Amino acid sequence: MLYNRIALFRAERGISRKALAEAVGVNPQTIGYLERGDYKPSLELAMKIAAEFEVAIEHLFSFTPFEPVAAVLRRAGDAA
Amino acid sequence: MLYNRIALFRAERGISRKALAEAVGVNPQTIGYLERGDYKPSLELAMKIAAEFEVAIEHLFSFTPFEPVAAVLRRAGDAA
DNA sequence: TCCGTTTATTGTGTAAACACAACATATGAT
DNA sequence: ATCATATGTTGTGTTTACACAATAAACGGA
Repeated sequence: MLYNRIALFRAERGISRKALAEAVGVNPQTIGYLERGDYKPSLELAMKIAAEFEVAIEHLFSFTPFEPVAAVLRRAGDAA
Repeated sequence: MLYNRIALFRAERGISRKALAEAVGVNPQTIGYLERGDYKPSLELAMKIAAEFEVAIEHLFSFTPFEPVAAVLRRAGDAA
């Protein structure tokens, strides 16, 4: 299993799977498959999605579950 | 074309393709194919190799050619 | 109510990333 | 000279990440 934050970043930016798919040049279903972990992306696609969201690949895909955003916020000392 | 620094890091650590292949769980030929750019790795394999070398994926794979190490050293202000 | 958008699901087809085997070549050590 | 190691090349087979099409369900807006 490969975990990812695609849906998270997509939600934050308010873009649909279709829009993300077009931005990175794949089929909309492919984004869906990735989000539910049905299959693992190529490095190429992973890099394109990371570039689209302007995050490091390591922050987008992980073999261990991602820390909840709430925990990251606390760890970052975010008051707001 | 996808550029990579696999051979570079392998040379620096003095390990063979066979040894790297065993460390990341693939066939030795697969490392060879990757090094010459004959094919592009899966995200999974890319992450394993990056972990093995303890570098970020972005420092290991790139769609644009890598800056020569000499240039990086100068940019880093490395005297030695 | 009807309609557009988003998302899920299922099916079929293809290209490419792998595994594995065999063989050639070069080099370095003994 | 011989042997082990590293690398390159070629070939065959399998798995899976993709493309694409069709359909259904849920939701919000006009």
